[in-house]
Amino acid sequence: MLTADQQETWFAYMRVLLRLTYEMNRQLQTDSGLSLPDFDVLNALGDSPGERLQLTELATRIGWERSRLSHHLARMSDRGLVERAPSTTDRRATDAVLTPAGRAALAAATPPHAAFVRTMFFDGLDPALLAPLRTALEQVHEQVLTHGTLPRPGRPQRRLPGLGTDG
Amino acid sequence: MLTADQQETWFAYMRVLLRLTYEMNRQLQTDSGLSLPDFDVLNALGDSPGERLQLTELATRIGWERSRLSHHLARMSDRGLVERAPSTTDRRATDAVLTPAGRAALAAATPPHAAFVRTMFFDGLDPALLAPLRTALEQVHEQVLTHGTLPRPGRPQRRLPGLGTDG
DNA sequence: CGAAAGTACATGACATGTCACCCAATGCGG
DNA sequence: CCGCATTGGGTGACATGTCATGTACTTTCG
Repeated sequence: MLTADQQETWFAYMRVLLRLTYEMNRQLQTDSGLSLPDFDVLNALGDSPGERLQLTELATRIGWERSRLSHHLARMSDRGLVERAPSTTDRRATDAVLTPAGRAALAAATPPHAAFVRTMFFDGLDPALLAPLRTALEQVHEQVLTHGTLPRPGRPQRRLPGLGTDG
Repeated sequence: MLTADQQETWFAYMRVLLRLTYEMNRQLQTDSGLSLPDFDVLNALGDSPGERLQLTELATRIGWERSRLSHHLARMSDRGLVERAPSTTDRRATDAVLTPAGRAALAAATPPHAAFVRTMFFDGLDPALLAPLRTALEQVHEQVLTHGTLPRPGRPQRRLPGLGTDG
């Protein structure tokens, strides 16, 4: 099903994934008192206009089930990192919003995390491989978006018949 | 801390990681009734001589805490996928061993999973990028092994003073 | 041999994630 | 406006993961 080269590449990906995820968790927990999931949420919000996102959009972006997000936001909200606010556009919907404390936690966590990423990821990487790596990852990302079960983030995905370029 | 190029590459990695992990979970669960953690364990055992590994070695290989592995093996053992057997070399130690049912589950799960990997990962990837991608991942893996907190898998790590090439 | 320190796992309490199911708002048909 | 399918979230029971701690075995050193 896979060529030998593909298999080796896949195994390399899995090895990196398993180890690096473990180490990231540890680094964030130790340096900043945040779990990796916490950080994923804070980052997604911090990168968004107004530091707020509707729950479904946020969940899609970070690849979570909505119920998981719901539970997790409840816990983060207890810790004062985020707030829930009713959406202004859809009265069913809820937005997650960064609180000042959340913004501060994100700002404090980012530098040590960036240092970690440099040490663990980029310092061992031949600079000539940076561009191909990035392109490869972007191609894979596009592939996952196209063939995956989650909706594509960032646009409403209205499914208007006859519209769009995907047909 | 990171160059713009590094940042984009890192974000691409995280996006792929989040989405792909989600989709892998789904695929395995749906097609084979296994969770991704189940599959990680089965794979590691299947790749090992005698389809058995000492717990600490197994945990290190897949980037888990030992207690997590202990709990998880208890559950997998209840389902008949693995067995615990006392190690032959160290009476403190326990080996995890694949049962026939575990071997069968692994064998059954592998083809659909390989198909999934091809579809989600390799089919969208420019073949010219395969080799650089693999090399890049291997370099990162090496980096994580060198600078991470987990011991390097595959050798006992005896820490004999004056031995070894690590300086 | 025997005490002390280190290593390999197990376990129980608790944190987190998943699944099935709930209700409220929307939107579309009459 | 009403009825009903759809969508956005929340919730409780249960599966899974983490942390602190306990017990058994091994090693070291006298």
